[in-house]
Order: sequence, then C-alpha cells, then structure tokens
Amino acid sequence: MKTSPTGEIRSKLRVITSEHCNHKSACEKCSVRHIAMCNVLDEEEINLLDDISTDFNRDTKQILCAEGDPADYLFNLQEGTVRLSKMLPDGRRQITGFLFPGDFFGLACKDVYTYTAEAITPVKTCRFKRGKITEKFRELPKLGERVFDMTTTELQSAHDQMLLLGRKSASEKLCSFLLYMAEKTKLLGTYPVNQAYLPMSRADVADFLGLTVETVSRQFTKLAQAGLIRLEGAHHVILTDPEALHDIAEGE
Amino acid sequence: MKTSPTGEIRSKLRVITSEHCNHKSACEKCSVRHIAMCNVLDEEEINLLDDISTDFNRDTKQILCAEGDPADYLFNLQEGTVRLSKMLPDGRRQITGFLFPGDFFGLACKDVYTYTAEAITPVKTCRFKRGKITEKFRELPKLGERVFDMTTTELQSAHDQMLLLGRKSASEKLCSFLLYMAEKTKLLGTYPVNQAYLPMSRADVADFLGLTVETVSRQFTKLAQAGLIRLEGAHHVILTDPEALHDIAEGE
DNA sequence: CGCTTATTTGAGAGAAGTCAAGTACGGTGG
DNA sequence: CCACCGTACTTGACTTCTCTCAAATAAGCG
Repeated sequence: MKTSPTGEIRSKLRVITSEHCNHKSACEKCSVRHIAMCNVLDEEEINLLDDISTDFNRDTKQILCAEGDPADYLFNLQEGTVRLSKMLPDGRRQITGFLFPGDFFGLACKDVYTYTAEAITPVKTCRFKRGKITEKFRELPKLGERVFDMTTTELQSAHDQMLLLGRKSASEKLCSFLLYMAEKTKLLGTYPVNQAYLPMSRADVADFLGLTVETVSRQFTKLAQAGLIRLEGAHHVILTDPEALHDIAEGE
Repeated sequence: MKTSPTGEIRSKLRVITSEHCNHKSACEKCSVRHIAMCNVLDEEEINLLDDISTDFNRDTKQILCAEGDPADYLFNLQEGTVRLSKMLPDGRRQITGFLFPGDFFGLACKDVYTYTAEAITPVKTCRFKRGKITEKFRELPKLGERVFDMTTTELQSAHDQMLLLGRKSASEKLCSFLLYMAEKTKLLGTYPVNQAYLPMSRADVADFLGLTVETVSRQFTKLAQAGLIRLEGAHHVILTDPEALHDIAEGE
C-alpha cells in the first residue's frame, strides 16, 4: 500500500462508515478525494485487501454486472453513481437502488446476480473475487461485521422503499426522493445544504419510484410551482422548503 | 440441552437452512415438530445458544416488537406466522414481510426497531439479547455466517418485492403472492402440493401487495372464475393451474 | 344462536398511465 | 462559434386501473 506525500492512506478500497460520515457537516476524512477506509481497519489490513482487489472503471451507461450472470465479484464503488435494477420479461423495470461512493454491491446473490448494475456517471470501482473476499471476512472479522452492518442497513432502506412503493402517492414519492438525494448530495461535499444533485434521468427516477416519466415530470413542475423547490436544470434541485417537503413525504 | 426418547435434539432454537429445506418434497428433518438447528451447528454449539435464549410465545394479534421500541432482542420464530409492517403517520400500512418457522427478525435495526412484528397465528419464538447474540457470532462464526446469509437472502427477496410493488398490476401481484405462499405452504408439509394456506387476512394481503382489500378480493374472484384457483374458504387456495399463474405473475 | 368481524360485490370517482406533440438540452461537426 | 441533430424533458388530452364509499353476504366466536 502506498502513502501519499500528505500521509494520506491510498487504497483502492473505499468504505464510509456511518458513524463517521452521516453527520451534518461535510466530512473532511471521507471527501471524494480521500479514497481510503475510515475507522474499521488499520493500514495493514487494508493492504491485505488491496492485494486481492482490482480496479474496475467504466463509463456512463456501461453495465458493471448483469442480472443472470455468474456472480463472481463483489464491488466497492469509489467514485460515481450506479443504478441497480430488475426487469420483467416485457421490459418493465424497477430500480432497486442507487449507489454512491463507499457502497458495496454484488453481495446479495447466490450463484448469479439478481440485478443489473449500470453506471449512470463514469465510475471507479474495485472488485474482489467473491471467494477471496469471504475468506478475508474470516481473517478480518471487523470487515465482515462492517459489511454485515451495511447489509442490514440496506435491508432497512429496502423496507422504507417498500413503504414508499406500496403506499405513497406520486407527490409523496417525489418529495421522499428529493430529501433522500439531498442527503446523498450533502455527502459529496460539493454543494450547499438543501440542494440535490440528480445524476440520473427522469426515466430512472420514475423506475425507482414506481411511476412513469410523465408523472415524475408533472410532480417536479407542481413542486416548483408551489415554491417548495427550484429547478436549476433537470439535474440540480434547490430545496427551498425542506420542512414542507418532509411533511409531504411522510404524508402529514 | 435435552435429548428426547427418540434421540431427537430438543432445542429452543430453530434454523432451517436453505440447502436443506428448499427442495421439492416435504423435509423430514425440518418438519414443524423438529425444533432444532439443521446442518450449521453441532449439539454443543446449540447448547451455548440455548443458554442465552428465552422462550417468548404470544397469541394471535399480539405484538412481538413495535416500531420505535428499543431494539433489545433478536427473535427466532419456531412456530406460527408473523407479519412485519411499517406505518405512515396517517395509518397507511405496508407489510414488508411475512415470517415463517425458522426465520429470524429484529436484526436489521440499530437502536430501535424499524418495524412492528405481530403474531397472525399463535406463535412460539425464542429471543436473545442482541448484545449476547452478537458476541456469539464471534465465538461461532458459522452461526454468524448463516445469519448473514439469511440477511442477504432477505435483501434479495426485498428487491423482488420492490419490483412487484413498483411495476406489477393487481392480478400479477396476487398471482405472485399465491405462488409465494404455495412455496411456504409446501415447507409446512401438511398440505398437498399446489395448495396455499393463507393464515393472514385479506387486509394483510392488501397491505403486503400495495393494494386495497376490495381489489384483492376482486382479483381472487377473477382468478377463481378463470379456473386458475379454487377457494376452499378464504384461507385455503388450491392452485389448479400453477403454470398459468406463473405466467401472469411474471407478466408474460 | 346472535353478534361482531371479515369478505365479497357494486357503483362511481380519481390518481396515475397512455399516447401524442412540443420544447429544451447537449453533443458533434461544419 | 453556431447550426443541426438526437435525446431528454415537459405539457396536454384522454383513458384506465385501482381506490373510495356503500351495502350485502359469509364466517368466526362467545
């Protein structure tokens, strides 16, 4: 493992611990430029992981892994945004999640991937042979626990999404989504608070929320007209009244 | 740990491994009467777990844990059926899953439960103090791995449910549900194949599928009239044409 | 057996979908 | 640098699926 002139740990692996990065202000240690693992592992342990990982970078619209392919790799996303999706035979699509730097994917699979992962911006990932990384979980229980932790967190947010998909109206769905994306944008550290950067298309938003493109677009317009948001182009939203958005999101 | 006259392992813990119990015919070793852990642990290890677990049995409609309560326990369901649900402030409810013997719950939480677990039949569970069981995961890595495995499986089925909720029509949803329940019924071993025992109410089915009671009821009627199912009372369905149900469920 | 609760059925309303057209955006090449 | 093209996004008109409200029927329980 190399150490940069500034003493920064340089590693292919990127893990953002929730304790460390989910606080209000921008997190210096976890900023996009700091490609390193926070908290859980020491340098030597990260070194061990670097040995079994390889860089895997892709451009916008490229597929990282496809539903049905042999699930050989576990991925760690370092930079960019990825969408996970599932399809019905007739082409209807559900996006089950968007991934951001620090996220893992490729784990919740047996033999084959049960979803498709695509880059919606240029992405940098590192990937591990699944056999090798599960070995490491044994050697480095802290890593295994951390990944387990992230999996249960993901399961929780999947439950939230089920509530959204099954029971929320179109406007409630969009408000929930905007608040979610504002959180994610905050972690990037490159935008003022209460702003959301939306790298994905309206079609992606629709397929994430269980709506059509047209309905999503209409809801954007409605929120803007009501003065709750301001659209700076299609991919940048200013949340002018986050409290109101929150109330709508929770159906209050 | 006690051993019964027949030499059967008697333990409070019940774990059904997928390798063992997801096959076609009824599984002798995992039948409801065999309250024991298959495969993963030996007797001594199960003994260790029994020491830190306590029986926790409840009647129909009782709450096992409530959204927002301190998440002190991890539960293992031995007998009966449990529903997990989340609510919006105005009372809209989403059931995120039904649990059957062998399932764990109470894990995917940090400090407080993020869902409510209720008995929809009389249930027998054993529960563990979360602190103590996570300790055991360290002592018995096989157990930790097994629970991790179950969590990733649950995450996968949460993704399937997101596809259902976001993209399937009412009839596709109900067909998917009937096939799912037929699978679960098969594991009970007390019904012929292609039958589904539905312990939950129509309202529960509706809240699981993101529909209303009325729509669920109408879809049942429609499937019965089309000759794809036969209703033996509201809680027992015979799947007379499983292939057709499957085609509808997948939107083909 | 009568009461309560669950389920089914019907009629009408509404939220989101579909189809279609127009506008804005982004990249490419002249 | 600007014009052009293709794609993405928005807007409009209309349809439809599911929901809502209401009532009837069936099932479960003391």
